[in-house]
Amino acid sequence: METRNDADGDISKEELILTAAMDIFVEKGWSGARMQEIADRAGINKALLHYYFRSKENLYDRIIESVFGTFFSQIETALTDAGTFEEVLKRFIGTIVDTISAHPRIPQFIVHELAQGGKNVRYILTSVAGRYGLTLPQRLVALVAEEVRSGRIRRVDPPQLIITLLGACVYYFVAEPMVEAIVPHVQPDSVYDRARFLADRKESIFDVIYFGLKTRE
Amino acid sequence: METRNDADGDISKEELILTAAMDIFVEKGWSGARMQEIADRAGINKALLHYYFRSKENLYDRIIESVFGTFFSQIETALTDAGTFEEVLKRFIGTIVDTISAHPRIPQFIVHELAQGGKNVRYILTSVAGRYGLTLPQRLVALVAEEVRSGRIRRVDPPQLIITLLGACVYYFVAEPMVEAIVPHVQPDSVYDRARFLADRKESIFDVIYFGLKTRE
DNA sequence: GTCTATACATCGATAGAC
DNA sequence: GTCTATCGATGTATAGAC
Repeated sequence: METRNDADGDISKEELILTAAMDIFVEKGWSGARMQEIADRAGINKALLHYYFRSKENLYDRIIESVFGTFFSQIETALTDAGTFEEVLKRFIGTIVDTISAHPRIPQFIVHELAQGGKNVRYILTSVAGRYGLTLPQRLVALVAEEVRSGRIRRVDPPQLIITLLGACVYYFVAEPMVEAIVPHVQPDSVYDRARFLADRKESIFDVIYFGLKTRE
Repeated sequence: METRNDADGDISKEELILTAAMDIFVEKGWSGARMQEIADRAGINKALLHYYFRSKENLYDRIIESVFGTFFSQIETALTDAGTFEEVLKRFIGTIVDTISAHPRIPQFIVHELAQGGKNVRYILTSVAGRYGLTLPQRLVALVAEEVRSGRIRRVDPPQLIITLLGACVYYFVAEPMVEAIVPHVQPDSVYDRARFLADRKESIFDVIYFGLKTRE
């Protein structure tokens, strides 16, 4: 079977390897990942793995690039700052929650790999983040600042607000395995329950951040 | 030099190893940690390391127990639910932010190790969490529920609120290396700046959660 | 391109002298 | 208790047949 990168029915072996490698690397990290396991999952053997990508390091770099890319671009493209501030806020929460909940292990993976200073990880991230990434948080900070200035929302520190907001959206999904371990949970298994929980989560975040806890007098 | 576990001037070699091992394990995780590196940092050699703790697994278990223990107990003991709701909320935010900022890698470490299903990690965690741990979040949920019932705060879903609150407190410190990598930051290097930032962070979290964004009409 | 067999490196662990 | 030297297992990478 020959390599086919062009778009047609079945997937090329390269694609197969890449998805397998992505799963393993994201789950186990650089040092925990085993070439054998990647080969197994891709349904080939180690030798062929090295035939396609010369080394583990090589393969890893491709994965890093891809993971960072899809992750940030997914968030970036789903977001616009059109509409009222309430709408933008709701859309932002929705996008972040959905993206993270679809790839709950990615943030943790990124942080872990960065902590190890892993060679070019840092370089790749900055490069990728430059392509998509960091324009949006900056736009959001500006947007919040504008809302504060016009008096449509209370006087808050925009960067601090964005941090709080991101934390509220991201944290739960990252910490899920921990919560799950401590309180062997009524994990929402059915698709319906999961969707319900996500909807509740989004609504609750917006509600608290926008209206706060204090009763209006 | 003999082993001295009793409390006096210099630290026993066992202590030395344990702190070295803690640093390495927390930074690199189980599979990334190298016995050689631990020995180096402790200022001894591999053989002696194996003399004190028979195997890597053995040493790791000790570390897990210790890390989980100090982490949870530190939070638990610093927290009481005395005073008004506002006071409890402020104290909670303060304790979480301080503890996490003092050990920013611990949450990430716990989550990472759990994700790998690492043998007895899950077991140790539940055991430790039982000793200190999970009583507080439960008490907090109950407290919030009571405040809602009495109408002193708005009608919010207590568990969802606690998740949001925790995320707002924890997330930033976990994600710091990522933020740092993307925006080579004006990292607050001086102790003063750091303290200032922590104070701002706490105040901002309380402010947003308690009062929200919407202007009072 | 795909396989089996094997070389080569790393790392955890032990033997044995002091 | 502490060291040097070395074993054995595991994991990455390559050689070579098909």
